Amino acid sequence: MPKTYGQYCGLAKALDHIGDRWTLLIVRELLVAPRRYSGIREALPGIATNLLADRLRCLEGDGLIERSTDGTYALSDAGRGLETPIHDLVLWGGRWMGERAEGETFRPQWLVVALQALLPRRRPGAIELHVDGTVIHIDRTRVGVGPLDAPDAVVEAPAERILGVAAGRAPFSSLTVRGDRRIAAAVLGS
Amino acid sequence: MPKTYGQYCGLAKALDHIGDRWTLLIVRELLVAPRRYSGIREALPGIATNLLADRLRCLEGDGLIERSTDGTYALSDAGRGLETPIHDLVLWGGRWMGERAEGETFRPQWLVVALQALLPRRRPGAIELHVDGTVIHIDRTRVGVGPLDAPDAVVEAPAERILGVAAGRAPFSSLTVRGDRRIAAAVLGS
DNA sequence: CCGCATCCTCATGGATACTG
DNA sequence: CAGTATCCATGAGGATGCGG
Repeated sequence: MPKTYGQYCGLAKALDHIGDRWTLLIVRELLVAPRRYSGIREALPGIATNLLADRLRCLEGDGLIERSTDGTYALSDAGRGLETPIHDLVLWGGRWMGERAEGETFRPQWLVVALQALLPRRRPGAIELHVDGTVIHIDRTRVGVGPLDAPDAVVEAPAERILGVAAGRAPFSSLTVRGDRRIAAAVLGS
Repeated sequence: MPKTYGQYCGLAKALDHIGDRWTLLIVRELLVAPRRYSGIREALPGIATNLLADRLRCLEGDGLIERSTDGTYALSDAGRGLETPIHDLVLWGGRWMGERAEGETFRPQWLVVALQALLPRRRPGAIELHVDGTVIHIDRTRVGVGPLDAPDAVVEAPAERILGVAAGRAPFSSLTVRGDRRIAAAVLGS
């Protein structure tokens, strides 16, 4: 809980609740799937354990996340309302997403969030992305971690290549594709 | 400049640049109009002068704002890209915008930002809002501070009443209207 | 192990005073 | 007016400990 700005303004109110360091990154993690303390911690290298505990407590106290009996944290409806602002910030932050820098950490679920922000909701086919040994699926309605039963195509590339193509900053031909290239291009290239 | 999260993720990159305390509120001020140091400071009660100077320096160094020769700060194109995320956060933060609390500060330009986020872009008429002695205009294409030449209606009410109506949480009848009530309702009530 | 709480150190933020 | 300098309070970051 930071010090409140004391302003009668929606932005200030929002920042009063999610403006603290790490908080929005925790929400990002839970946007992909419910997770436990250890799972969140693993995704946020450098966070102090007391900070993570404190942020989770604040988020729960504000009604933005809920903790089930088995210890997993999940977004509440109010918390899920942050999906739109987060997607917009992901896109805006894309201007600094060039080559992945040395030592910069990366988790496949971040690619899931970025693709959810980048791709249109209705997609003409289902493809699998293989990135750093992790499988991400994109089907007609959702993007998530894990394989598909019968993908139209399988795309293999590092995260920055996939993001570059999806953002229209790199040619589709820079990807390695098995299966239906047309569908893969339509899904990723629009 | 805060310590970077060191994550290859658009959200983390965004927060590396606008995640510091006060930073997004400074951008909010410049979203309404270019402003000078003293004007920004006046809108942010409680900010330390060194912090404001530091934030402005960082924002300028990141290319998000530009400072002209006369000392006014204005958003760059990159900085204006924050309009969408900020509008989203304004709307999301609206859940904590009930009655204005005692001692909570308020500036009319925040209402401008909130109405830009709340109202549809095409509006069926032009109205003036009078709130706390300040005049805000809403015409067919824009919302801003200042009067109109020939408003279809003039609405007088405290900020929370206007926000409540625009957000659909309060009845239009709670507003004081002079002039064309139908147009005022259509502009504010949709 | 997992889920924290505690302790310590140091960077950052906040308030005030002061200056080109 | 537009900041800088200073000092103190607070929060972040890292290591460790500890109960379930």
